[in-house]
Amino acid sequence: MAGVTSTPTTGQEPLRGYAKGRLRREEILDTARALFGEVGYRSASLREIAARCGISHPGLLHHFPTKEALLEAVLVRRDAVSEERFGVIRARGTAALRALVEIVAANAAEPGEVELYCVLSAESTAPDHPAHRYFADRYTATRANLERSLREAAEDGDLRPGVDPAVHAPVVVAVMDGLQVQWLLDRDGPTPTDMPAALRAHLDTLLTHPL
Amino acid sequence: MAGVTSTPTTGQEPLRGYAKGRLRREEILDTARALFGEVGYRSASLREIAARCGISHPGLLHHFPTKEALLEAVLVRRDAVSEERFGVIRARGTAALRALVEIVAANAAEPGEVELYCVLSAESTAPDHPAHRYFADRYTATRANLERSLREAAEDGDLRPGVDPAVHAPVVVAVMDGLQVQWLLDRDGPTPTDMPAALRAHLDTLLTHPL
DNA sequence: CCTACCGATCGGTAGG
DNA sequence: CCTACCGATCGGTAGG
Repeated sequence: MAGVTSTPTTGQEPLRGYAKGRLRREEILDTARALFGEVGYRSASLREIAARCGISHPGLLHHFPTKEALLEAVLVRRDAVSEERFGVIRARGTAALRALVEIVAANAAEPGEVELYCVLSAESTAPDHPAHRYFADRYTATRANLERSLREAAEDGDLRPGVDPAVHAPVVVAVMDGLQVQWLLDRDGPTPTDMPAALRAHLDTLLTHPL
Repeated sequence: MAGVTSTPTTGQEPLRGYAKGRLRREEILDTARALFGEVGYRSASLREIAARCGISHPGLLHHFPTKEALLEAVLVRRDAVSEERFGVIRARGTAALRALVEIVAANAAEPGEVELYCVLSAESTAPDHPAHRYFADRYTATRANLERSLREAAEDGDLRPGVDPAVHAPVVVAVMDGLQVQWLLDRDGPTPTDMPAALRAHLDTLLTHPL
């Protein structure tokens, strides 16, 4: 009879072969991202991640051969998701800056993303950290993107005179990073840091007219 | 005869009693601060700190009963040193902002201080971290100080119209924090982040005339 | 300050 | 995917 098999089901037919493996990998990546964000890469244990997924830690190592491989997969997927979500926006000048504020507003709704980035970037300042290169390269790229947006704003006459894109691009990046630390520390308090509002106020000081 | 005792000396007479203990404590605090800055509190081991001091780890625990007590002592001393070095400056308005730029310039010469602050503040965003309260309180106080300086600048007519001290105080704090991350990541590269220059440029965008 | 030890936990492997 | 295990390391204690 249909539904009667030699192995019990839990309301859903078990996924076969690759599909099941892919789902499990996704579950592990989600869980690893969360724990890396909570306690950092070094202090996170494979056993804890595995337990949260309901498997043993050698079971986890079947999907990702080493802890470093797991970290790399988390970072790669982070980039893939960001690219998919925001890469479409190829806005120019102040429009790109407006998009930036929206990204920050979206991040405030997803603390896991902010925790991961904030905790790992600080941890990875150690030269021998496995994510050191990743973050060093990423900051270089982010600064370059922002410098371009500021230059375009200057061309459009939207930048206040005396504002040097090369000098202020790192400052804008710093504002975003620094606000995240403050928000993570006081987000459960009475007056959490308003990240998008603060970033917008900062950008407005660079522009000839408000965003 | 003078100099001939039952215990050998190493060119210096061994310190007696409290003096020796105080020196050892200072050495442990210096070493702990360095390792906490390198790998964070959680990943730093008492054995590694003790080894760098040339003692066993139970020897270290004789001076600081637990790992948390060691962390607290490191943070307390950090505050004491900061207070001693900069607490004297009770400058007003733009003079306080100028002092801030000088503090950042001094920090760039002492990477250990920056590492400790940067790594521990990110690690302590976890609600159950032993330094969580410390950093949450410290950010609140820093923001309040900066807001006051900005308000004074406004009273003196040095603040650009439309710049709200309550909004921009957290932004200035964010700039200092964020620049530290970037500097720690690229300080050994070809073009390290110029923290004091960037901070000064940022402050100048808030003021009616350059610092 | 030491040696010696405790139970717990770590990343990774063996073998199935 | 599992159990069982490896050597290494953790914070802290016992006892001196």
